Amino acid sequence: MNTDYSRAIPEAWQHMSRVFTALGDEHRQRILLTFERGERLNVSQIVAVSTLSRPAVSHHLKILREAGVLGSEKVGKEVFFWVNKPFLAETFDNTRAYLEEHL
Amino acid sequence: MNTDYSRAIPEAWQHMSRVFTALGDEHRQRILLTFERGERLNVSQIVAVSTLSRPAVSHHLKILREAGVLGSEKVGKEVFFWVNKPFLAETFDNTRAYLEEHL
DNA sequence: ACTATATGTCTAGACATTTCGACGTATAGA
DNA sequence: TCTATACGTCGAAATGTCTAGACATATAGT
Repeated sequence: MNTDYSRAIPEAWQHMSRVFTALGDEHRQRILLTFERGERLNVSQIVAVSTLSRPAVSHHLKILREAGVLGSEKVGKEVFFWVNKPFLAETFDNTRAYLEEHL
Repeated sequence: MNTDYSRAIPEAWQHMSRVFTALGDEHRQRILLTFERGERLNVSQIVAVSTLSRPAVSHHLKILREAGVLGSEKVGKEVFFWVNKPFLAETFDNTRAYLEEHL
């Protein structure tokens, strides 16, 4: 039984924590699943297929970006988003490895 | 761009959704990390190392159990919990595979 | 400089989650 | 049956999250 609550949570778990929070919402899951392989979408495109208002979509995109799930780049007037696949893959792999090793 | 919002979300994602929600909370992460390899803990033990009240811990344990993250069994007066490692491993693997295949 | 387009931010209200005390249930032992 | 222990549940209050309108910023074209 590990009673040391003050110890630093493993880095893989810190990443995973934000990913869990970011993807624990159905709207954000749908946004993620809107992307097809290697695709880049701007905000208007995502709003168009969403049932939410633009500010709400912007809010969710911010959470996904800050969690590292999505990357973004501004090109002219538009901001393009894409799935940060290497980050997601690494985070899942790290969590999987931590599970095997400690739990 | 996938615009089909009505289609069924893949089963691996449905599992993962609940796991994300369940583990997207710091208290629940700490509860999970309290367990050591193969360990079974009763509610009182978990409450003892938590900063939360028993009803609050009970609430979080219920969410973790319903998400499949923890298993539980009543033995006499006590209810023991343990980490459902095979389920977690499978869920992470499925999500990892979905990521590679579709995103 | 002016206008239109694309996006982000702020704020208030709506909504959902979390928390804990109080109460109820179940089991074991005297 | 009575008492003590271990849990779960209910309900109200506190807290947190989400949403959308209004406003602000930034870019491109005229």
